[in-house]
Formats: sequence, C-alpha cells, structure tokens
Amino acid sequence: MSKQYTVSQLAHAAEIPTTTVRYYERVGLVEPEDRSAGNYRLYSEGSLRKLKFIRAAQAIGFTLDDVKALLSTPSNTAASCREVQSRIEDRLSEVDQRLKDLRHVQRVLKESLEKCKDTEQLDCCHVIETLRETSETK
Amino acid sequence: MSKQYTVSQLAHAAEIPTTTVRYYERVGLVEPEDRSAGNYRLYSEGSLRKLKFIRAAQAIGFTLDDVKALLSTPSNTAASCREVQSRIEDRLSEVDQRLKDLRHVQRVLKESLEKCKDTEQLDCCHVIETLRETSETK
DNA sequence: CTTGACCTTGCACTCAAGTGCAAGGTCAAT
DNA sequence: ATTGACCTTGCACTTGAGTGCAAGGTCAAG
Repeated sequence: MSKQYTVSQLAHAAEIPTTTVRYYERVGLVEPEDRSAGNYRLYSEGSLRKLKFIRAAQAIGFTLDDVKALLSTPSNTAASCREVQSRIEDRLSEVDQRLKDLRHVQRVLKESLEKCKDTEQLDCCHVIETLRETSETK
Repeated sequence: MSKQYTVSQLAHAAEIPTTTVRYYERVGLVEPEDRSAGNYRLYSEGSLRKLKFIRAAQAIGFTLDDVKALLSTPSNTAASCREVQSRIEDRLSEVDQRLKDLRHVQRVLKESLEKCKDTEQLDCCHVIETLRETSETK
C-alpha cells in the first residue's frame, strides 16, 4: 500500500495552499480516498498526481472547468480522443492569438519607452499621446 | 464649439457598452462635461479620446487603476516623466515574462497535439499522461 | 492534562471589470 | 397624448479562483 497524505502534507507536496486543496474538492476536482479516525482527509499518491496535473494544465491556460472535463473524459475511446484533441486545438489557437497580441503590446511599449528616454529631460509624457495614437490605428 | 455626445453616442463611437461608460465614471475615469436640460450626460470630443486611450492602454495590459494613475500624472515634470517610464518598464517586463510562459505553453500543447494525432485510432488520451509528466519537469 | 499544531465545517469575503434590473424621467415622432 | 427609444439613479449580481474567519474537534509532546 502506498503513502497516505493529510491535507497539509498533500498541499505541501503539490506546492499549493491547503485551502486551495479544499477548494478543489468543493468544485469537484479532488476527493480524499479516505478519512482517518478523527475525520481527517486522507489522500493517496494518485491525488498528488492529480493535483500536479491540475496545476500543469492550469499553467498552460486551461480553466478548472476545462481540467474537470479533461479528467472526466472516459479515456481510450475514439470519441473522447477527438474531444481531447479539439480541446487542445482550441487552447492552442487562443494561445497563438494571445501571443500575437502580446507581441504587438511589447512593440508599442518598447517604442513608448524609447521615446520616453529620448526626451529624458523634456516633456516625456507625450508617451501618453503615443498611446492615444495607437488607439486610432488599432 | 465641438460635437456633444450623449452617453450612447459616446459609447457607440468608442465601441464600448454604455454601461461601461457609466462604470468608468463610477470609478473616476471619465466625467461628462455637462448635463442637458433633462439631466442627460453630455460629453465632448475629449471624452471620446480619453475612452479610446483607456481601451488602448487596457489592451496592452494596464489595469484601470494604472490608467487612472497614468491619466492623472501631472504631465511635463521630470518626476512624472520617470513615473510614467517606470510604469511602462514594469508592464514591459510582465509582458516579456508572459511571452516566455506562453511560448512554453504553445510548445507543450503542440507536442501533445502531435502525439494525439500520431496515435489517432489508439488510446490517444495519454496526452493526459504527457501533461502529467510536464508537470514533473516544470 | 494542557499546549500547540493541525484538522473539521460552514459561511462570507476578496479582486477586477463589468452586467442586470427596477422604477422612473425625457424626448421625438406619430 | 401615447408609443418607443433613450436616459436617470441606485443597488445587487456575475465570474474564476481562491482566501479568511469563527467555532470547534484531534493528536502528539511535554
């Protein structure tokens, strides 16, 4: 039999707050395998892996709802395969778009900063004008 | 004298909901220049430019609080210049970091998708395994 | 047998940026 | 003079992902 974790041990292992673990339970993402005599939550190694998965998925932009769906896909059927695939495709195109936007933002900010530094001692705050113009040409 | 806008005209011109205009007023970002006989808000061209500025700044990741600060910097003093500058620098480094993260995300998603497509008819859902592993090596 | 660290539950609150709704006033056209 | 579109105010609600708090139970050490 594998290791049992209390909530704080699990939380610590997954590097998240204990309150967050309980929150995940509240929204139906993780459940303790068992309870101790004193009604403490007890988790398995599997829960730890699940938590890490959740954080990883979240880190790449899935919402907790996405994760829930991902975790509850029946797995190993052709249908669920396509579902997962299209979920990934959706996220990917969002990410692509977001990257485009951010590169634009980066450019604008860099230009503003350049202008700002050029006019160091002067009225550098026509940076604000620059942004204003940016809003026209968007 | 320049054009006067009612709230919905202004909103339409700035391409935002009227409710949002009133929300911006609530948080102290825009104020009508005047009121009509029937107590309708009346805005000037300046308000329109301001709204556009707000949306532009927002689009590049400033919060409304940032925008408020930006708009209320006294303008043309050396101190305010540096303030604006450092605000921009802060945002820029956030954007840089976010870009890095997103590129990582993009890579992971693409790899997952590849694996998913390779195993088309099989149990493609070890995509989930892949993500799980990703969480380890993060 | 008490102290302190940890756990339980339930409920309310946070943040940002809005949205929605009700009850009523205004304005232009028919 | 009555529609209908627009406006006013104030207040409450939304979303997502948690955080905080109170009141109490449990457990191991000293």
